[in-house]
Amino acid sequence: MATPANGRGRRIEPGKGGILLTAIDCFTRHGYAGTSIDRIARAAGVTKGALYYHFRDKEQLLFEAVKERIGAFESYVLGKVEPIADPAKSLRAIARICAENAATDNHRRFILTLMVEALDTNVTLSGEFREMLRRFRSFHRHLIRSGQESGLFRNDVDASAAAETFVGGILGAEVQFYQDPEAIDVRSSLETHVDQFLAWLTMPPDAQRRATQSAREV
Amino acid sequence: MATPANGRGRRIEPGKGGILLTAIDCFTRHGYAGTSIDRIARAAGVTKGALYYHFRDKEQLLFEAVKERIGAFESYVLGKVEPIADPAKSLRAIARICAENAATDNHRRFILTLMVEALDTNVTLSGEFREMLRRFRSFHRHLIRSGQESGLFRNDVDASAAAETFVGGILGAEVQFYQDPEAIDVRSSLETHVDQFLAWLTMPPDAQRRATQSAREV
DNA sequence: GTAGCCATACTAAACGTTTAGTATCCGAGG
DNA sequence: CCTCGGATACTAAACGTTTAGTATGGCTAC
Repeated sequence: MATPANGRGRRIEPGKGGILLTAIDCFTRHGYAGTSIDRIARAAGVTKGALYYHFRDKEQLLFEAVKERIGAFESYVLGKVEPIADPAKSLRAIARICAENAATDNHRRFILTLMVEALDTNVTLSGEFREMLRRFRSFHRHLIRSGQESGLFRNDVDASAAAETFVGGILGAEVQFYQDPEAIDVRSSLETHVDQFLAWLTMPPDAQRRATQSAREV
Repeated sequence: MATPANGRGRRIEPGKGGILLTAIDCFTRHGYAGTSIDRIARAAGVTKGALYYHFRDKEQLLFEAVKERIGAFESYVLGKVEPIADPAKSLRAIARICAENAATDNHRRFILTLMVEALDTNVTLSGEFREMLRRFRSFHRHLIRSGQESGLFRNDVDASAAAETFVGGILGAEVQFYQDPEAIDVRSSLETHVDQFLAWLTMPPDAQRRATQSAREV
């Protein structure tokens, strides 16, 4: 073969970029603490020294990997969703992007894994993830609010709360899929999630009260 | 002080049980790979010798911790939900249990953390988590189906798909809360999730088609 | 005294990081 | 055209520390 490949099929790209891609791959699978510098180096087809030539230490490698992934995802979503005028279609587009992303490469699993691990072990990194999630919710909030102002969505729901549940549904579907890809079809699961969410947002305001009030009392 | 306490306030219980509780605490915060045997021992107020007296190795300690947590959560949910007759109230009760659990102790964060970490690093443990999630979804599926049979819920939605989105919403709300407890009120967030879910399940079947079909085409 | 419970003291391996040295390329000077 | 000098991108080996795990000794309750 002309270009060497590592054990999991991805071609080994040389240089700093290749090391970063390999590091993302390793961090996704084994976490930060579970990934040794040696493992990354071996998987990238270089030695440890090459890593320390391009990155100050293991933590900086992690930072650059995280920033790369967050930036790539956000710019991708923005590029795909911004031209869409209909808020409902925008929401569905986001869900589809996440589903596709989860099903093919596992770039979003990288974010989830490192996010959970960083919670108590890396304050600054955890702050990065927190800001990312806040931007994500804010983006949805604006979509929902614009839908409300144009009369597409009902006005008696809080856009912030709605954004929380929508983002939560995406995250939860991903978690379930990563854990059990054979039982969970993340695409159809998220499609149902969007259906349900839009049905709730477009139903007449008085129809819900009748339905849920009965179960509300403790 | 009569009873000694570790740095984070929890009382140090002696013996195997205390070690197990401390281990759960450490694994939750630092993950499995990020937690050393010494750290657990120090936090539990013992030395490594005590750990290796009660547990064969680090992995067995992890297994027992996971089994303990899964078992405790499932039996708690079952005990609380089983006496409830109304499926809608049962669903709300489960969501409230999870919210309370996430907000007070972080026993469910332990499960989430280890679940994500075990995905590619521990096949048998990951299988344990997979079975747990399957049981959880199955439990919801039966609740939903019983609601459909009694005419409470509409019949034109797949109970399995509905269970997926409901469980997903719970998991996603938890993830967002762990990441940003100041911005996310997990209790009200899950309350909205249940409202939305029940509104969707109890709305007239033809009302949704009108609402969502417009955004469905790509 | 003996069995249960744990502390102490250790080993071998793995870890992140540093260092010294090498191969390869590239533009400038003769 | 050749070659010299330096920058770039690494390799190989070593360092000190931390890790999981073990072997052994001792105290306490029965």
